[in-house]
Amino acid sequence: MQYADVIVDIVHEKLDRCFQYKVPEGLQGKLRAGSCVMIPFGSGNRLIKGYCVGLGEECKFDPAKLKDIAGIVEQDAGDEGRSIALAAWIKENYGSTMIQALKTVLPMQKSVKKLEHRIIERKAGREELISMLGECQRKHQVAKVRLLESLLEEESVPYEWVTGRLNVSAQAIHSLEQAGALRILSTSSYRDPVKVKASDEEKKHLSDGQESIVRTILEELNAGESKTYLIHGITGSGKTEVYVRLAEGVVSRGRQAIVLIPEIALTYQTLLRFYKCFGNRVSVMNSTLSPGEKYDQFQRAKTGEIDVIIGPRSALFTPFPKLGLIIMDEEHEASYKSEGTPKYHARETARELARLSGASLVLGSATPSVEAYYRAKQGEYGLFQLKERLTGGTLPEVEIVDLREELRSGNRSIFSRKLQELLADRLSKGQQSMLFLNRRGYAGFVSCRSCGLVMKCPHCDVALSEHGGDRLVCHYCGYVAPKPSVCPECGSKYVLGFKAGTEQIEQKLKELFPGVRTLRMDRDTTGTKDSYERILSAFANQEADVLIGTQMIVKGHDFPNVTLVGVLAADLSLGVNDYRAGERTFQLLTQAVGRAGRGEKPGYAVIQTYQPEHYAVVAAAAQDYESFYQEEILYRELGGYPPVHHLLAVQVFSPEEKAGEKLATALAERARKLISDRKTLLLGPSPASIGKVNDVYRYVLYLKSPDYQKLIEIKDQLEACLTQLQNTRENVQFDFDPMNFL
DNA sequence: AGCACGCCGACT
DNA sequence: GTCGGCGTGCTC
Repeated sequence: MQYADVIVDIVHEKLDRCFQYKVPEGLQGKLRAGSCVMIPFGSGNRLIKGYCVGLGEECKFDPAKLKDIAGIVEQDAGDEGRSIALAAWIKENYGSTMIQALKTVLPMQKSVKKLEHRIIERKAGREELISMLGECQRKHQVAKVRLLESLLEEESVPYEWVTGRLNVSAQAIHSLEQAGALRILSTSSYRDPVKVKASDEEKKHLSDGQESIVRTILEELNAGESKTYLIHGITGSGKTEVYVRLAEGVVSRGRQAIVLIPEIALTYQTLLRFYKCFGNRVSVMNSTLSPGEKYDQFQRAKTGEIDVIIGPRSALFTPFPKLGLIIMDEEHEASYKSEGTPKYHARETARELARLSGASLVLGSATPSVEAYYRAKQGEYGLFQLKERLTGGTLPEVEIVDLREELRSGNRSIFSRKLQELLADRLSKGQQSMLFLNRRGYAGFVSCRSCGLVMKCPHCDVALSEHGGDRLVCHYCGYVAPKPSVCPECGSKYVLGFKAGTEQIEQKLKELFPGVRTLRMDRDTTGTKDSYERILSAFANQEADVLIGTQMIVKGHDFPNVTLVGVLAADLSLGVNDYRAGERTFQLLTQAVGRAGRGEKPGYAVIQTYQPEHYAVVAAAAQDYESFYQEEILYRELGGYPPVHHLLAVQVFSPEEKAGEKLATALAERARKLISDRKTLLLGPSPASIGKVNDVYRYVLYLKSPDYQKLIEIKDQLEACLTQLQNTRENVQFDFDPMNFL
């Protein structure tokens, strides 16, 4: 006997789990994970739609209560079928359950309730209602009374408010509807988050380079090819215009386009360009959109009301009927990899979606990811280069300052002499500067100078960082403790923080230049989304001379009056134990340097570093991607890292140290037996580099292989092994080509 | 979400 | 006693 796990296509949290059904003889072999089925459900055995998420031989439920699957719903290549296929692909390639994959791909699941904003409207006249109310009071029908009373006060009330606040059950509403007192309306009025009218502004003239990219891609798409392209274009080379034209070309042929942008970095200019071209046929999804609004957007896409959607990672799952183009701007951004489960990468997933839809995928970046560039070099992706800066402005002059040298000549300040000199100059001229602190992988930890004890979080295996001078905060779990005045270990008074945060820089800067106006931007000063915008616009309005910040200040936003960029401690991100360290450093430095000289005035950038000879630093200073790539790919080849080889991280989480270790070891044993070739390697298991977060112990093992398929096979085997072990308290996650080393 | 079941007040 | 609304809980 074969059994199937089915999730029910009903929108309610309570039903958001699997139900097991018997697979009747006639359907055996035809049913697969991802199939859409009709099933008898509930006590009336009413037939409803569901999705099969898995098949098995064992029966996990009282066999007497199991029902048969009524039938398979054939939905040949319909848009829902495509989403299901995509979910199945995600499940297979990233290691998650089918249910998690489906939830990712069909995002309307949870928000459906809010989407179909139902309201209850008064149907009968006032007098009629009052007489009904009297009758209900007489019959002591309290629920109906509550509803009728509120209907007398208001012409219409929201459905949820009635069932929620008024606590009136669905039947009560229904019987009143039958009696003719009210009617239920589903308002599907779409809320448009941004309102801009389409204007027929004259089209910008394309450069030869832009023109040929647009032409080539559209021609190949029309020829029926589903290809991937990488546009390597320096900042200001007009990539956005290319995107707009491509989308235009696709839409004019009756198909739709998805434009993916990194989580925060949607500049208003970019948005405006699309609005000017598509008017209300374009829709924008951002993280501030409510689930209801998000659903609205998907509905509009489904019914053909819009042609283009712009949004972060999740916009990829917009259910367009005839998708023709997927654009992925700033393709190298880490936010395209999902941190939750499944840990899918939007680039690869977009590739699969494009394949399923016969659409083109266009990746764009000023600093392409090594993965994408490698594929382009291999001939898998079409590669285009845009090397001209169309927007004017010149590339900044860059100087690398060797901090070791500074130290030798007696300068112990965090600002090199060159930087101090230039800062003074800019201040005197009334021009603005930006100071960028590369703090990735660096903890502003607090320790005892006498015995060396580091203050650690009691729940996580990380050092606490100092906040506001008197508190210690854990950045992983949010634990807060007062900063001890004496060392808990040896009683010494010298408990001090190694601070090199933005606060510290601001303070030193003010010592050096009294009266300097500064703005600070890091995770602490941008608690709300609002404050992020506020700080940037304050700086744009010249309310400060110097903007000090971390990663976040290097993205987007042009400040024409900025003529100096200082990068403090450029190599801090090189020290971390992660094969992507060089790539990240190069990208950050390139972006930071590119912030200077965006206006008329020429820009200057100073990169302070302890490793002035490092290729990532040198190449970034020269704004030379190609030479960076040559060095980097060599390193990846030697180390056997992605994109040359692939990595599978198997992460074990357990509330108990011993149990976690045991499971990790068992999985490693299993994996070792599965490795048949010489090229596949097993590393670990070992405790994760942050061995404990929130009192949950973490173990990790890595599998390395040039063959992605091989890793998928191992993952499948380990998954099977896990279901056998029936471990309850441990949690295992798979992460392919992880962005962060645990 | 929809449907049955069981509780409890009201009416014959 | 029985009728019927109303809340609770289950649905493979």
